[in-house]
Amino acid sequence: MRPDDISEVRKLHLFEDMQDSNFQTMLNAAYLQTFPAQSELIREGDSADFLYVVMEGSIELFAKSNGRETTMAIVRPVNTFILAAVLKDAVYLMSARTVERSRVLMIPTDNVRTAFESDPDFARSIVTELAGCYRAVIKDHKNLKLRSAVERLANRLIKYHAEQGANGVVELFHDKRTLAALLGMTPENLSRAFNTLKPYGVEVKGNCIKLTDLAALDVLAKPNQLIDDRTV
Amino acid sequence: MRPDDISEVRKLHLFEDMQDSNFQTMLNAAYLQTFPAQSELIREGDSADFLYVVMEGSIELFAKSNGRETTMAIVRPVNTFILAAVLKDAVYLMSARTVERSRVLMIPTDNVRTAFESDPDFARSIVTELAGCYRAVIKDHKNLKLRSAVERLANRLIKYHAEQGANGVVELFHDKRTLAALLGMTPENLSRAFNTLKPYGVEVKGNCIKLTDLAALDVLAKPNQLIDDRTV
DNA sequence: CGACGATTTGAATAGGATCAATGGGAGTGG
DNA sequence: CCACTCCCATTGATCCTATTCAAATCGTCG
Repeated sequence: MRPDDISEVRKLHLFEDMQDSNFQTMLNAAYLQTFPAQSELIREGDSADFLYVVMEGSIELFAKSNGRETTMAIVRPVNTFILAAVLKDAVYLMSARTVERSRVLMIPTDNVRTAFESDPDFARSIVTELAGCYRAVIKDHKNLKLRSAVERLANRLIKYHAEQGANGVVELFHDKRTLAALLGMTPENLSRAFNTLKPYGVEVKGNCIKLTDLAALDVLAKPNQLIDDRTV
Repeated sequence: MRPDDISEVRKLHLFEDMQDSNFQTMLNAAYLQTFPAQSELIREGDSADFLYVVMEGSIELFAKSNGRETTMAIVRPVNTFILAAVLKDAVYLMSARTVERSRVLMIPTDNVRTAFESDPDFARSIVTELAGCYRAVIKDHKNLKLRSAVERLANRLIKYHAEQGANGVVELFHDKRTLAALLGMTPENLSRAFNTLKPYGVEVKGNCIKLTDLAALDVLAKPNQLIDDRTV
């Protein structure tokens, strides 16, 4: 890894409390690699060889069973994925592929575990990160079980809108079919859900969406801190 | 807490690697309490004051939003719940109530966090536990998104059957309405799903279920290690 | 321009939810 | 011990949401 890359990685929350020597040791055998769009990085069922950190781009976590496939999450910078598998030294429960060209840090499982053992500050960071991931999935699960498809879409739009500066425009950074899978519906149904939201000020043009009546959308979506707020 | 109780708690995976002094300190202000059925222990949105450990009985974790309610999980001995909220010092994302009369260990959040800081072995146990919880929710999420209601029921029966000794009989330790919510369906639909499974050797009598054709049930359910196997 | 993939639209279907009514224990009180 | 009650579970009928299959449209890229 280049010195520039190393200092960039160093700044991540997960690593910033770590002691220098431990950090150096851990990154010793790590890769920082750029993958083109649609590269498969890991496959569910494989044993966890690396912890992954998304530096740039976006990664789709997905899973299959019995011929069906669904998107579990989209991971954006700067976040880790499949941390739990690494810590338990188990197989991955999800596959991962790049959505777009992405830069990814790969840290060998053994190095992460060793660093965890020898660096209490890192251990605390790991736990915070892992607990955050856990709570994110719980929220996803609540979202899926407690809301209809249209409500899920509305809330997702509101969330993206807030994340992207709340200026009335939302840009989707993945195709609609991926968004559909992420929200637990078919592409056709997503298209119809967008139509349903039209009277609530949702104007779709390609992957750019204008929200012209946030108040109305809010009434429909009924956002809930304990589902939608990622900082909680 | 009584000495008997303390030694019982001591044997739990989560605590067995802990140093004695740390264990004593942590349990200093802990309660071991028995609750009657249908007692609400925690409410989503409240701040995490205690880590809970189910010693006997069973606990339902549930969540509400916008007038709807769903069961997130049933926690059985010996397992913890809402560990992530405790570690992040955040609010609970789920509510909890006893399904039946239950004995529950309650450890104040501060004590858990202090013990985590001062005892590396405990820290490792915590991480293993938390990672296990995370993976359990991921599996639930895959289960919900990748399977139909009937398939979810079939797989749940197979899982319970294996857990309960695989002798052809399964006993449900909660009402069917709770099972329905757990599987993400209505009670009516659960009832119909049981009927659908009748040709596959599923005979329901109250909360006792006979499985007379496991091979056929397996073909329908297509169990998947990466969803159904809790040890993976 | 043409081709391909992604999205949208339409029609039919299936899966699940809702509403309403009935059956069936478990527990209570006479 | 029996009748009553209450709650849970089941069944039936209907409605609604979402999926499926098919076709048309849009956009992008060569």
